[in-house]
Amino acid sequence: MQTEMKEFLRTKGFKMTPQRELIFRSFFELGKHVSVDELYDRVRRQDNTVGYSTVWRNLKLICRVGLAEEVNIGDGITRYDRVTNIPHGHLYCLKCKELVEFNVEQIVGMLAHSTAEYNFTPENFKIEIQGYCENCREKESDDETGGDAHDATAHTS
Amino acid sequence: MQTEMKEFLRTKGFKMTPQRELIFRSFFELGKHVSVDELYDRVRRQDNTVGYSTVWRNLKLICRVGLAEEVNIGDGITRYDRVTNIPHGHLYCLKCKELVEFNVEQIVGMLAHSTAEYNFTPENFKIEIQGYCENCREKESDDETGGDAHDATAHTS
DNA sequence: ATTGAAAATGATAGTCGTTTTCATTTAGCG
DNA sequence: CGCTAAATGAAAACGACTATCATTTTCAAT
Repeated sequence: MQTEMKEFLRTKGFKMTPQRELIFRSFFELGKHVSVDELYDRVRRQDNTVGYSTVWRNLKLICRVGLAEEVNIGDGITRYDRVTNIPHGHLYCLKCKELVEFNVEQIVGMLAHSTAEYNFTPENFKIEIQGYCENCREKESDDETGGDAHDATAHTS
Repeated sequence: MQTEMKEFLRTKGFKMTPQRELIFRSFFELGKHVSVDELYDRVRRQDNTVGYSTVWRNLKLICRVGLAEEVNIGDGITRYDRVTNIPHGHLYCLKCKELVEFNVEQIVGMLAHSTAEYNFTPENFKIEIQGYCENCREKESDDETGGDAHDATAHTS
C-alpha cells in the first residue's frame, strides 16, 4: 500500500521519501483531525529528525492531492481532515476542544437548494456547530475577559 | 441613541469615550462584516488619532456585550459581524471575497435535531458556503501553488 | 550501477494578524 | 472637584503560518 501511494504521488509529479511515508502513515492511521503541531509530535516520536517544515509541507501536499482538507474553526489553528466522500460537518466542543464529525447529507442538499435563490454556485460547504459534548455539558466555565455580559442564547453567525 | 448605548454600556461596567462612540457608530452604520483593518481605516478617515488597538479592543467589546461576533472563514482574517436575531449563514465568494448572509432558519432547526443523536448541546451554528457569486461564476482562475491536482467536486469539511 | 535534474528536507528566518504591555489620559461616580 | 477604574495609543510581544536556502535524496534516463 505504500507502493500504491508512491505510484499515486508519482503520477502527480511528487516523489516518495522516508519522511513523507512516515508522515502520511501517521496522518492516515490517526483517524481524526490534526494540527501541524499534533502531527509533528506524533511523527517525532518515531523519528526525531523530521523537521517541522516537512510535516507542514506534507500536510499541505496531502491536501493538494485531494486526500485531506484544511479545517478552520475560530481558534487560529489550522487542522487537517481526511476527505471522505460522505459529507460531514463538525461538532466542536468548547470545553474539551474535541472535534467530532457528523453526517450532513440531507442538510447539504437543502443548502444547495437554498443558495440557488441567491444565484450562488456552491463549491464547499462548511457546517460547524460549537457547543458542549456529552461529557462537558457544564458550559459557562467563565474564564472571561473582565466583562460580565452574557447572553447564553444560541445564535447563528 | 448614543445616550442609549452609553447607558447600555454603563450597566455592563464600561465607559463611553469619543473614540468608542466613533468606532461603534462606524461599525453599526456600515451594515456588513469588517475586519479590524477595514474598520480602522474607516474610523481613521474621521479621526486620524485613533489607535489600532483601540479599534481592535472595541470590536472585541462589541462582541463581548453581545452585539457582534467574530466570523472566521479560512483566510486568516477575523471579521466582525453584527448579531441579528435572524439566524444566517455566510456565502463567501472565492473570487471577489465578498461575504453575503443568507437565511438558515429551517436548517438550524434540522441541525439542532441532528446533533441530539450525538448527545451534543449546540451553542452556536456556523454555516458557511464557499463558492462563486453571481458575478464571479468563472471559478478555477487557478493561481495555484504548483500542484496540478484538482477535484472540483463540492465537498464538505 | 551511475549520473544529473528535479524535488524534498531541515534549520532558520520572515511574515502578518492578533494580543499584551505600559505609561498616560479620561470618564464619571461620590 | 477628586479619585479610582477604565480607556487610550504606541510599541513590543506573540504565535501560527510560510518562505528561503544550502544540502541531501529520489528516480528516470543513461
